[in-house]
Amino acid sequence: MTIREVAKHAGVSVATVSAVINDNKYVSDELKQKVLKAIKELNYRPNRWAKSLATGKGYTIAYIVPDITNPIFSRITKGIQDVANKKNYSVILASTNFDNPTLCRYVDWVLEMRVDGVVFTGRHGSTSMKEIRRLRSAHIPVVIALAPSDITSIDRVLLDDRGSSRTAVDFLKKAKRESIAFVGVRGSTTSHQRYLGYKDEIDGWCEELLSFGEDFTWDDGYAAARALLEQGGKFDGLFAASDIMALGVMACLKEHGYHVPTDIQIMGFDNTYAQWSGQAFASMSIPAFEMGMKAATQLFDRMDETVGEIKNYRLVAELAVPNKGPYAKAIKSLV
Amino acid sequence: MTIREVAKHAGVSVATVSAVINDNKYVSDELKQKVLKAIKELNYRPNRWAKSLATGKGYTIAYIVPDITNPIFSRITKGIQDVANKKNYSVILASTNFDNPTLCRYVDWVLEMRVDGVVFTGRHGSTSMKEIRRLRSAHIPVVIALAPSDITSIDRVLLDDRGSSRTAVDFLKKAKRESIAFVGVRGSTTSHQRYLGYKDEIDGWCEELLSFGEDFTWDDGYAAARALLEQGGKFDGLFAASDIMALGVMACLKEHGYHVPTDIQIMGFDNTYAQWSGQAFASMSIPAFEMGMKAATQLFDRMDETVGEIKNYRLVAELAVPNKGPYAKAIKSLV
DNA sequence: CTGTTAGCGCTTTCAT
DNA sequence: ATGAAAGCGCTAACAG
Repeated sequence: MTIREVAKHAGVSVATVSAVINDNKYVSDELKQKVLKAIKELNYRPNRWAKSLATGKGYTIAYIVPDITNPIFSRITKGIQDVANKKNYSVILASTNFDNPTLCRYVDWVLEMRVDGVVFTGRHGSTSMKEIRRLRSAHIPVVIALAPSDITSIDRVLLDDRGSSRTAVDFLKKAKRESIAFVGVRGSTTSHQRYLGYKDEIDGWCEELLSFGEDFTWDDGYAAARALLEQGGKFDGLFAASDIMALGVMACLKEHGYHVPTDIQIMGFDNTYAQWSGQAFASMSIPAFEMGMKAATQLFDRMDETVGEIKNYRLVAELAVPNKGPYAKAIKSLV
Repeated sequence: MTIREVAKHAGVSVATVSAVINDNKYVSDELKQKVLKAIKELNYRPNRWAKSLATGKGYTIAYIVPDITNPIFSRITKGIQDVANKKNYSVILASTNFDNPTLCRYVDWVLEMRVDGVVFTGRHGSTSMKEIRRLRSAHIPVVIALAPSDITSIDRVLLDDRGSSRTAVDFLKKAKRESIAFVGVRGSTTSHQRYLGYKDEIDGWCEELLSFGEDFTWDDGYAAARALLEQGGKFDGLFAASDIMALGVMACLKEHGYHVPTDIQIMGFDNTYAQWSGQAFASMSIPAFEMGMKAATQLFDRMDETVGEIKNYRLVAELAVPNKGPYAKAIKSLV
């Protein structure tokens, strides 16, 4: 079914049909109706490929993401999807598995797809930088969502990890916790920002009490908490750099006879699991969906006008206090 | 950068360049080298749109999914992505939010995109049916992943909910639970299958003890458990139709002074949250990633040959016993 | 206002 | 073994 057949069927020219479809030229009502009728009757749908080839626009953006399975990333994806589809754009997904060679392959592929723009989320580091540059040197607009943040010449939508962490620790302070520990991940930029927020906030309140794992995992949280306990640290509050670590921390503390949150109150970060953890701790909710929307919106702006100043949005995470289950009351009464 | 420029640069014809790129015609080594060199030098990438227009193939499949944010669905997505990309296909996402009008709009859109095939996950019901048919009447191969299962004329990759549920209940029986309750969702096909498995398995072991909620939510799990308690049901084992409900159940039981898993042992289904729930209950792990791979593989088979018998794969969920945290030992020692 | 027509970049016969 | 040329379906001058 081509535009030519529609034209013939309607007894008009292809140009007229095209004009009706795209609504970008004046067409008399009479002809317009004829065309519309023909389109209905023939069940005609314009061919995107031909259109793209002719216009040079693909109506497609890509989201390069480390792992679609991660709840935060999948929410970002959803945000991107929503705004893209509203503009009649498709979004294609490229899930890199945090693997650099895979990332490179995907960038090649995205380049070949001739997408109109890409939203990028990835590891900090030289490979990410390089690949982003490769995209841009092909004149493809890029906006970074969430990370990496160490590249300043590109539009970004970031999370204010440091500020958000202050909110988290402040919550613990308001709950009258006198000694607050921090559990994070060694060598992670994100964890470091969250540590800085912790440090900012406990300044003048209590001593630093730190423990680090190698990764954002349950096991590492568990181990970090045990290390804290074994080195005889005294604390009645603890801020973990992620919910999953907080879960490990909590398990360890309980195992050692502490009651959470009465004896030791925990604060997570992510709010991916806090709400389902038996409601034993509060967390910071990352506005991932909003970040996706913002990133896509900015990408479309950039696609419209290549020039213009670099935009940097920095969203804050929101305090998420459990409101269900047996522990909710306990936590709330502590505040 | 077009194929013509490459041809000129290499001093050959466009046909030769095309042949080299697609490796589908004999080209002398000498010319081949020249062409390859020209491609490198000009940093040439073939244009997908033109290629698609000329060949009639888009090298794209779509995944129509209710909610990319759901862990099960995002894993299916990943499975699909993996196999599609291995074949050099892109996958575009259409997230319907379980909303029928949205679904219709996306089907229109997918039709217009002229994708080569679609994997479909959705609600049971007439709208899903209708939209799937619409896709097929446009000669687009479709394979259903996970649901709906009430349409038999299409390739499907399903979960054996009933059989898997038997495994779940069997686990409880092996743990010497004498009276096992079931918590499910009223009106859900999936929940009903899981109930059937429960029923199969407790037959001759104990009485049916049932409680239903309106949806797969924490609150409904909580409420269902309370109903069970209030109606004076005695049980030392409980099978919930989903992990999220199991979490609600657990909160309720604990609140009422029961110890989980000692007093009452819970079994979930999904394994999305069981592992992070303080490890208090076991669950059935849905092979979502595998389902995605299988669905995509089947889709490609179907794309290759339109005819052939309808395939129906039915995967089983695997028992997932927590192996971390304080409760793990407790559960395991009970088995 | 409407129609004709020349591309968009690639594939693919069909000659040579 | 290689090349010329005719489309694929659409858009956008341009002509009428």
